[in-house]
Amino acid sequence: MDATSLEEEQVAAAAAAADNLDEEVEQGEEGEEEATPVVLKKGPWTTAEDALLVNHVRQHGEGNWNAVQRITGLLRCGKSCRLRWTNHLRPNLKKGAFSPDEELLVAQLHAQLGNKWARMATHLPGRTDNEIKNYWNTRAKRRQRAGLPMYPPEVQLPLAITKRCRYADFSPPQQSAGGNVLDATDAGFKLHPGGNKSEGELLKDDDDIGTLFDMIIPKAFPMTEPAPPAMVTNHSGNSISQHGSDDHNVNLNVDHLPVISSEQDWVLDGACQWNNMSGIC
DNA sequence: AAGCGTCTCAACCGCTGAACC
DNA sequence: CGGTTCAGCGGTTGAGACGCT
Repeated sequence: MDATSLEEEQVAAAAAAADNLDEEVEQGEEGEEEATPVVLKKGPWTTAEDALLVNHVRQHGEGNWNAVQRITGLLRCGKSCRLRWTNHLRPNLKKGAFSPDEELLVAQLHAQLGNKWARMATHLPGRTDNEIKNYWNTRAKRRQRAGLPMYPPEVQLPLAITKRCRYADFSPPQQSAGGNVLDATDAGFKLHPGGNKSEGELLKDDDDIGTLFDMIIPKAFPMTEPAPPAMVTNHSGNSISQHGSDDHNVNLNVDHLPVISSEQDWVLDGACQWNNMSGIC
């Protein structure tokens, strides 16, 4: 069902629903003390409730959610109404599985923003913060269980480089048993284990970090607004803001990210975008 | 077919910050 | 300036769906 027909159906149902609900409310109020607080409903929304809410928003616009109950008689709290509207009823919502492009964008955004689902949602038209959160948590859990890194290489590599370049002074990176080499040849960098001073000098200031991201991350997903800098946690657990913005401090602990050992784990294919292990991503 | 475990996602809860009085 | 209300955010929960044995 497309958005238009859904809306039409909702509006059509609204009138009937409103009548029914009015009756219910009246019956509920009958014989009650005036001071008795309205018992608000919880749990899944019915089509009738949806229709009422849609109708209300059409008439009064979004916002003032606490007035919805008063005006429509809908037995839901404002919070619940706002959530229902935002996540399910508002127009132009995109439902269904995330596309490969969206998956990669979510990973990229998560790497930059951390668990700022609402901010991430602003970059994914039609997707809600709740949807993104659910998507990410589900896959994160799955990947964690499978022992796979959280991020695809396009996202993970800049993070790893950033971490090793900038925070070598705080705590020298541990060289993995395999003696891994971060090879960002596409970006013109080649880093070797050890985190020595020359590595740290590769990226001297904050702008270089952003530049590195720009160089490595594909341009397929232009940001509608510049993403705030991530706050990276060093090995001691101290947070260091990359740009010093108080407004959007994002705690992004990259310590759990394993150093990329091979590209083998990240072969892109249709069924599983981030690796070659079916059913994991 | 039944039982069980896992997954998904809608909805709720608690908290925070902004706006207003 | 403190209290209250409201909107929004992120974390968590629980019911139903699904898959496996």
